[in-house]
Amino acid sequence: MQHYEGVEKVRLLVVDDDPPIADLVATVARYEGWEAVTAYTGEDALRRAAEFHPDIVVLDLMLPGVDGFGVLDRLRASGTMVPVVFLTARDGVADRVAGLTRGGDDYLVKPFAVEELMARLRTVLRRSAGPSFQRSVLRVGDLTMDEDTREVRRGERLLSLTPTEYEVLRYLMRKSPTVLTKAQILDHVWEYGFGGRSNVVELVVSRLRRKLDETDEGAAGLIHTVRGFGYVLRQAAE
Amino acid sequence: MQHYEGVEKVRLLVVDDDPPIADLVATVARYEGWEAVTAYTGEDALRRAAEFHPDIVVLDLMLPGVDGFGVLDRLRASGTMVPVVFLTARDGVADRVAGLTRGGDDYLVKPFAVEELMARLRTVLRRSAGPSFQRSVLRVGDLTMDEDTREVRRGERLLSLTPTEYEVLRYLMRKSPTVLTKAQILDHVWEYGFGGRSNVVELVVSRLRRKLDETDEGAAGLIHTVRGFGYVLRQAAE
DNA sequence: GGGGAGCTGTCGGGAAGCTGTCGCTCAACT
DNA sequence: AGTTGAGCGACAGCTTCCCGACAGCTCCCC
Repeated sequence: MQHYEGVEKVRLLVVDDDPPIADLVATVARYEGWEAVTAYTGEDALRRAAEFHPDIVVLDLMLPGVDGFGVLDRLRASGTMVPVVFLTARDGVADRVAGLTRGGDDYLVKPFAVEELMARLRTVLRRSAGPSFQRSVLRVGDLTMDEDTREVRRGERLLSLTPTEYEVLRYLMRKSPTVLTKAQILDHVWEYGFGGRSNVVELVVSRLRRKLDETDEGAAGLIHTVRGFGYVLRQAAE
Repeated sequence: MQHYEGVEKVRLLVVDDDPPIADLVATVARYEGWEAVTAYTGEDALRRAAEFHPDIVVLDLMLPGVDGFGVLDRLRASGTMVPVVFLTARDGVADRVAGLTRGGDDYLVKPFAVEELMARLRTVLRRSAGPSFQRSVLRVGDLTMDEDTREVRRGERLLSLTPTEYEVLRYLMRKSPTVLTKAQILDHVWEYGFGGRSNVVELVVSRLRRKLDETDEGAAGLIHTVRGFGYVLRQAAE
């Protein structure tokens, strides 16, 4: 892999002793077109890293046998500089992790939201790709989102979004002009295991719409409802 | 199998403890030209997966003995990356599944409509075929349907279809220029077990015709009636 | 460590849109 | 001309969507 948007597939190694979680991450990554391999133990992780040569690693810290730090040490000892994104339970070893997140690495607290994990992975890859990396800016019509500064603009007007609104909008923008079901949005933007099968998505969309269309009176709504199916973000028409 | 539209047949394993359901799915798949094998228990599923090497698996979660998750874990433990689409009863383990498997949106609630299941399977296959997958657009004459954006156009004109109309039209387009009976349409588009012994299909077709032919006065009707048999979607003539 | 501000999700009412039933009319084939 | 299948208007019940109001929570500042 040279450029993660390029021809080559990103190669991801997921290490987590909870198979459903590892599989979840791998599945999502493949959905993005990446190549993903899982390992459920520290030993296995080292073995697979050696033969698979991943471009990036997702590493749970709580592993039976050799723990996450051990895996990291041995990876580094073998000379690889592959960037690592850590997973850790809330109130776990968060402090120690924080110290490790220099040099392109990052970490995430469980349970995480799939979209957030993928966003972090993309950022880390972009950074590690070299100094030549450019900003990641999403654009749909006159709506822009700078993923580095988290600035979102409708034309010139700067919007102030809450974290949830930001995530939902990012997902809509990233997938535009594909129609997404509420279930897809829920599953990608909210933490896995989120119980609320309620109308949260509707609500956030409703709030987003209000912010997006604030001034521009009857003007172009950007988020369209596809009744009985879901939502799309796209310019005009219909 | 390399490309699911290619020469090789797709190999499908269906796992459901309710034989009629499993057979239903297998039959439809074979009708599509796929190779399909069924299993009614978790143990059987693992055995068959090992020897059959499916390209995709449909897996009911409520199995006697080893349940769906168990099957998945063991499949993964044996190193296979085969994509899985889950089936689950409504309000059953739906939440857990949603959280853990829907990274790629691969589950369906029973009772489902056969066409919807097949559509998901195609999507998953298309996706897992690599990052180079392109949009899936159906075309018959000047009628086009984009399955990602759900945009349906007659020439330039954008149609606005309800979910049922959309499904019926998709089925007609996919099978065009084959003649389909009302029973076939009913069986594919409506959930299995649908009671309505009525003229729903006629009605939906009627509504579809009106939308398809809206402006183009006496122009080419696309949906033709084959009296005493069923309907076909095709360009003009006859 | 107390108070405040903003964020998130729940509840529920009301509006809009979708779906299937009924039954009459119309068209096609014999 | 009779018979049978298809078309379709009208309607009622149901589902889906939207959004105001509110309460719990977290995080920050003093």
